[in-house]
Amino acid sequence: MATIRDVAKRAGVSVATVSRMINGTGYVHEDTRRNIETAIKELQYTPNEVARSLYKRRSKLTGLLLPDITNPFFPELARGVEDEMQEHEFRIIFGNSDEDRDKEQEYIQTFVQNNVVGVIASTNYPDSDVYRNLNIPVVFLDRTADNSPSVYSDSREGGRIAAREIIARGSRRVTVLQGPKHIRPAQDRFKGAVEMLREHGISCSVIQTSSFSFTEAGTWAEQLFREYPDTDGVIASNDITAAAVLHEALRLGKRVPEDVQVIGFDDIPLSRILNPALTTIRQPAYDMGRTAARLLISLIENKPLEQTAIQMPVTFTERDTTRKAVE
Amino acid sequence: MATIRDVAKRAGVSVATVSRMINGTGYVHEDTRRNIETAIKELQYTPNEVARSLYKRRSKLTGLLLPDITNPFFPELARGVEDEMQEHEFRIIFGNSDEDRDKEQEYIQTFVQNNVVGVIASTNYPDSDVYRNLNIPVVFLDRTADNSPSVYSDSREGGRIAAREIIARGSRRVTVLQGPKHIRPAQDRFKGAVEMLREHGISCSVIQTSSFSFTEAGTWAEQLFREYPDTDGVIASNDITAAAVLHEALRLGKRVPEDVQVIGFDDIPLSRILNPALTTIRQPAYDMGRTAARLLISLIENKPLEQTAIQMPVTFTERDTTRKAVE
DNA sequence: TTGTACGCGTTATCAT
DNA sequence: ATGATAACGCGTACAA
Repeated sequence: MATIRDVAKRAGVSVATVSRMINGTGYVHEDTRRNIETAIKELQYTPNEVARSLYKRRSKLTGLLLPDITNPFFPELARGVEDEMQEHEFRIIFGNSDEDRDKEQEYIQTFVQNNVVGVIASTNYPDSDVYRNLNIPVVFLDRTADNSPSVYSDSREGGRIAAREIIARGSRRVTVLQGPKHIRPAQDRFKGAVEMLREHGISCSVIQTSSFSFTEAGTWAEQLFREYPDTDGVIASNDITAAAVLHEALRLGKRVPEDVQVIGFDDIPLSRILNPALTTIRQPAYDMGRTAARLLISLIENKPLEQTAIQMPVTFTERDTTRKAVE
Repeated sequence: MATIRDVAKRAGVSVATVSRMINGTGYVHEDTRRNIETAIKELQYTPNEVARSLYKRRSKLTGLLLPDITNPFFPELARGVEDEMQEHEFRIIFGNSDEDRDKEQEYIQTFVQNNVVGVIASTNYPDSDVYRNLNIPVVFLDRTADNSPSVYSDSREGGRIAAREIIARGSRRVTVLQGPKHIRPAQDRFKGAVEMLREHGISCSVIQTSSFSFTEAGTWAEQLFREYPDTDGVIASNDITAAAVLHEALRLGKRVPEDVQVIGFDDIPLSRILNPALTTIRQPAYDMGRTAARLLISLIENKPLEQTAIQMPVTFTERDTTRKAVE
């Protein structure tokens, strides 16, 4: 690896001049500029970001902490973040937290040890000291905390919409899947749905789930139809569990949406490919990622912000697991 | 951020002693050790990895380059890599290449600028100078190049298996989806399938596809049944396109697997949740990721290796889009 | 317009 | 058992 000294020597100038020319700070004669340029080319010199980072005490690195990239909702988020960051020349140190506090803390620590300039985190503990003590900007993604920069969607409203629409389409014995207890958005969806159901005087059954994993999803689905065989409408905690429910319903010979309607949450890419295609409450995951990155960059650059907690719209996305609404 | 000097001052010793104690190199008296420990606690000191990296000219950072984390095959890979790295205290700088040479090169460059100790890349250009000139270990993942460390699966054999099994199950008018031209594994699968079909004297039609995106997949599927309406067996280039084909077949009122059989490739998580569940050629994605990371770490640590190009097994995974085999 | 010299936080060498 | 100090590669006062 060629260093700035090598370039300087080869170009017959001092390192200061090379530095000035690279960073476009201060004057440098046209001739020497050319010399330096060719020296750089010949040596294939690229500045050492580590040295830069040490000196300036800030890098071009950014930390991204997600629960589990294997959950189909998160790749979209991640991609949105990455695209925006990439366009602004920031790089991403990435980690999965598994919703685990220790793992999360460990990652945050290594982020700061590496001089990252900002962090995007999808955490269940936004109020924890780990974040409060951070002296770099943090944006919570798919999560919120009061007065903290964050990008999230209105889960409660999403739950309400799901309930309203499934009722409007004729379900009367609704089962709601309650997502993992420690995951805030999941609980909000659940609350919204139950709330709306109650307002309409529709009783509902509840199945408690404890993860969003593919493998376990099948279990909840089986349990659902075993315990509540006459369910005619299911509001799932996300599209993965919805897909499992759909799968199980069909396996049991139920017709969807005639016998039982299913509504998911998220609108992950697979939802439209399912058979029948899944009706769901859409979150604009990719946009959320981009927005979070944009917000973080603004924070990093100290841009004045009118708004720092950004709520994204959820939209009822009607496909084939619900019937036509009866007016 | 507290530095090692702060700790030294507080503990009433020199930075050298603190450094020795932290790194467990050289002697340090039990009493001073305790002093230093409390100083560290009180100041919440953690070593600056950037300074370390500058001095040692090697970090604990690792580069991971994938085509597109949004393609459901890659999160599994990524997670495997991350888990293994995490357990060995390595961190990951992550980027999507979009199979784009320039983007790829740009990422590799920033990787080295950040003193990464190794790179895992899923690239279509393993023989390019970018990699040849790298003086840190590289492992190709889901791709290969002669004599280069790599973890991949036998795509050609996978293609052959798919063809053999679809024939054994009675398809006689097979359409093969040929994946993107520049993606090696896709072409190998294609070749394997066509080869086996030919060996059995089964003619086949071909649909050329140019991406693995969800949105476009539907288009190929439509084209397939429009151009070859009497197809009774489809060998897809991966599970995403297979899912699209399945979706389209059902939409057209075809029965699967009775009228048309479908075989995918990869065994992404959604495949088992589809309706009917997708028969596919499985790649052990998570394991591949882990294996690649393990290999890279061995390379980084200069461990003697008996084998550096690791081929993972593909396995025929029978589900509901194929019929029972006729013996 | 250019060069010298210091500091960023750490580790390693060499004295003591 | 401990401390002073030179390096790692870069950017920036400040001097020239």
